[in-house]
Amino acid sequence: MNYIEPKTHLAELFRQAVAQVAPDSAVAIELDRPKQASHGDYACNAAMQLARSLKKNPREVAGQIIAALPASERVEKVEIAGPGFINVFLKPVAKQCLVGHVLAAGADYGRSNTGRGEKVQIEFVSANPTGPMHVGHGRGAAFGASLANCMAFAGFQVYREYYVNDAGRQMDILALSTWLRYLELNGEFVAFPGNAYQGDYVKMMAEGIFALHGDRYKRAAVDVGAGVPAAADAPDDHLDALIANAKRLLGPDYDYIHGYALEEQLGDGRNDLTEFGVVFDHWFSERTLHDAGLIDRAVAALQKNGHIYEQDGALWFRSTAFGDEKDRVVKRDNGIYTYFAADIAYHLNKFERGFDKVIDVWGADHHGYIARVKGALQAAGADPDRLIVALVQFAVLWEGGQKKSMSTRSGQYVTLRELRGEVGNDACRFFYVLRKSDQHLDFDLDLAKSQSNENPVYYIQYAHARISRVLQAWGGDVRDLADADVTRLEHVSELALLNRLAEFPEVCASASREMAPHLVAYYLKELAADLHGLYVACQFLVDDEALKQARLALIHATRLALKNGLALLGVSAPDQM
RNA sequence: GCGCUCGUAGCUCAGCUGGAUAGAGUACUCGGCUACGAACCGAGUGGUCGGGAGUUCGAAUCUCUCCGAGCGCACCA
Repeated sequence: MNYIEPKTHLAELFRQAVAQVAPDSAVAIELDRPKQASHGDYACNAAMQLARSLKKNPREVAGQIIAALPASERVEKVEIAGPGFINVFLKPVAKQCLVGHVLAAGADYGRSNTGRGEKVQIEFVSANPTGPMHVGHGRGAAFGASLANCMAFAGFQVYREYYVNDAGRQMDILALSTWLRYLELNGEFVAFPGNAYQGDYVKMMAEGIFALHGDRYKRAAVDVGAGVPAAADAPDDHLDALIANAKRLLGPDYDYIHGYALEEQLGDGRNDLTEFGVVFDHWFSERTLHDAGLIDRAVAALQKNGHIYEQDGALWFRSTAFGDEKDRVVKRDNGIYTYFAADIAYHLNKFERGFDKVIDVWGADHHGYIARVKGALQAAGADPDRLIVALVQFAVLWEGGQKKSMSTRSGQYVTLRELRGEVGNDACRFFYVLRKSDQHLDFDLDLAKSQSNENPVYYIQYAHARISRVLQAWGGDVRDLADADVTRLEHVSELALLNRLAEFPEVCASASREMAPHLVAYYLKELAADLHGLYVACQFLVDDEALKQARLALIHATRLALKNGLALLGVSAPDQM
């Protein structure tokens, strides 16, 4: 028998039956998988939904629907239960034939076309290139990458992008920090500001420049500190004055320092993410927005629609007209565009590039920013509903019962690289997506590091490895398993595994639709549990040749689903551990 | 003060668009390897789904309200 997804098949049967019983009704046919096996394989609640409009008892309506249900060779029996559920029991063969389907689909098992080829851009991480990635960025990276994989698997055309904030004040602060450290190497000591970047990586960049160019960028400390207000009174003014002096004293050389620091940090982040299995189709430079005049154009578009006014020498966007609590500055009184203005231009540019849907993965602290950006898009004549913001809550690292706090500026943080080194990429990727994104994540270092049965990622990988070992011990060609007589799969553990296996495509589609890759992680734990259960209940390498083939075909199919699912999460599927 | 997110077993968390007796891991108490890897499996203990009200055949899920937690309310990015 050819495999047909039972849900699709049954939904069609019910649709025909309901059309007879209640021709005018427009209820959507819903089929659930009951939690209890005694409630059958699928349950339909249509009778209860129709009872009111038909003014009949739900159980009576259920009886009529069942009577009108077309016959199917895949259905064992149908019964009325509880307040009016219609429970459907499938014939075993309708489940067993799934095995052949999975083996034929291979790496594509679980793939769907719910995305219909829609072009989606997912922008994620987008951390300022002012220091190493830390564990906070890791969650956005793991989430974004897994979401992108899930959506691609669900039939979307996915484009992964990283927005590089290479134009703002933070980059100037990094350039200044690097230069001050460089001056120290040259014997010129300027008090290092407390609000500059403190990390050792800044010193390493300074040493790098010194090794390449000696004292070429050396300037006298007295000149660097000339006319700078005291740090204690006005730390920000102090920093800005130092930056201004640096630009003046270095002239064109400032661009070199700035560019060096940018390239170093960007390269470091790219390597880090690549090792983490997180790759992008494009790294979009904020600077190019300025250089290409796209910000001028975006602001002009707002202005043309009458949403810009001038006050106190600055240009303001009337975002209160779009639900924001306060109007926002887009161009400061010093003539420099705000980050917000660049972001408007960036998002308009995303739409101009032809994406049907644009997803931003942001840290939860940016939630207040959503209304502003959407308002600006609307004001500029774009459809704000095409922008979807996925907020990811913070990850908090725990070790030995202690919370580890972090701050980029002070240089006190656990880097993503350190975390990966300690717990490994697989456990890291898995733990990051194990919670739904709007839930705070307690990242338990001790648990992630434990190479024991307590660690869920090993539980799943072990299931995969176990299957591989059995197939190795068997020694045959897995391609021959496609011909196995799957009707021999009758054991309760085998049927349970078949049911679970059949859910995989739905899970993948849900993970994409709800932007919830954690659904895949939870599913894989259950799939692994069913496999382990079967492993203990039944022996695979038995003397009965037909039964052996059938069981091997089943676990081979299971291994494919495990591998496909783990791949969505960026976790490896080892053949031995 | 206003806004966003959250509150489920001792702990960490799932629970899909409202469905039947609310689940898993962990911890605790028992039990299972001369079979393909015990990094595994099985059984038990453990709940006023933060409190209250509403919507309906039916609510952990939707609405309102109160309590509590995190985050945000810049001419920063």
